[in-house]
Amino acid sequence: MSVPNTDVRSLVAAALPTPVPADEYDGCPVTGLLRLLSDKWSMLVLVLLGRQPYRFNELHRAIGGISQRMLTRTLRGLESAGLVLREVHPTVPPSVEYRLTPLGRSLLGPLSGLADWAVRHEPELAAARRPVTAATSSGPR
Amino acid sequence: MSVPNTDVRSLVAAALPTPVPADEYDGCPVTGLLRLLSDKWSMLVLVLLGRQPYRFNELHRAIGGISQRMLTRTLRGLESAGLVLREVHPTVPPSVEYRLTPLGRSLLGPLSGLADWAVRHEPELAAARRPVTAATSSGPR
DNA sequence: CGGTATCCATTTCGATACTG
DNA sequence: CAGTATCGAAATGGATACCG
Repeated sequence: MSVPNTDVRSLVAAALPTPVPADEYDGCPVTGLLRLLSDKWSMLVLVLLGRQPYRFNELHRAIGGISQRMLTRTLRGLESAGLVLREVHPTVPPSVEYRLTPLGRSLLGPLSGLADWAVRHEPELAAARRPVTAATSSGPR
Repeated sequence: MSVPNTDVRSLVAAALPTPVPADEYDGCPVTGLLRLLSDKWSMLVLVLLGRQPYRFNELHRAIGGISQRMLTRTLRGLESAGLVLREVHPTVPPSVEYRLTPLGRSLLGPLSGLADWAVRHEPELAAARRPVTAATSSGPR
């Protein structure tokens, strides 16, 4: 991401009633987490795997509209972050199971905090949704 | 986003001890929120504005490395979502202040939940960071 | 079954120049 | 000061074909 001058971690620490220690940090972990989750499928996969383990094609079917390539990439990303465990059973045909690691499961809580907020504030969000006036060149987000 | 078959909202509802009502929903609000925040700058801007109001160029300086264009776009996005208020003072030279709306401020809590998690689990995250083996074509995320 | 390789479309981001 | 316009680069995502 080429971390910006301003560090998210020190910011949230200062912005909150119960600031975090923040004694030492090199690459802001908050930024890292956001980078990891800020794609089209990661959070969806996490939540699905939070319900039960899945095999590759099960997951592929459960999520409608994802390509094999993106599912693989997403799983690899989550795996390399230590949130998802990939278990290969050397049978024929091969069978691969994906499940959350304990670390991954522990993320479900905070994730749901955000989700809850979105659901609770849906009316206000819907009410606020006006075009504002004009966008800054190139189409809407 | 062209919402996938699987709806994040019903999923988090089912995955949690305290499920949300989820009586009726068209465009999943959770997905909408994620779409809004899943860019390079939005969360950073939110957290900064959570500390104090900023004028445009103040903000520009506070965030190192953002272009004027992206700052404008980011602010417009948050504004049209009802999270940020844009106040124009018709002075000369012009002065524009940005601050969080109450709705925006209410988002700081859940946001910090995620940030706290990242900070608290930083050791585990760092420990888990291994290349896994190989990526699925095209460069690393 | 569970991928990988290739190619292509879209989106996002940033640098630069210019304006009321 | 606070933007807008334009352009190009890069990241991201998807379709298709193929493989152990």
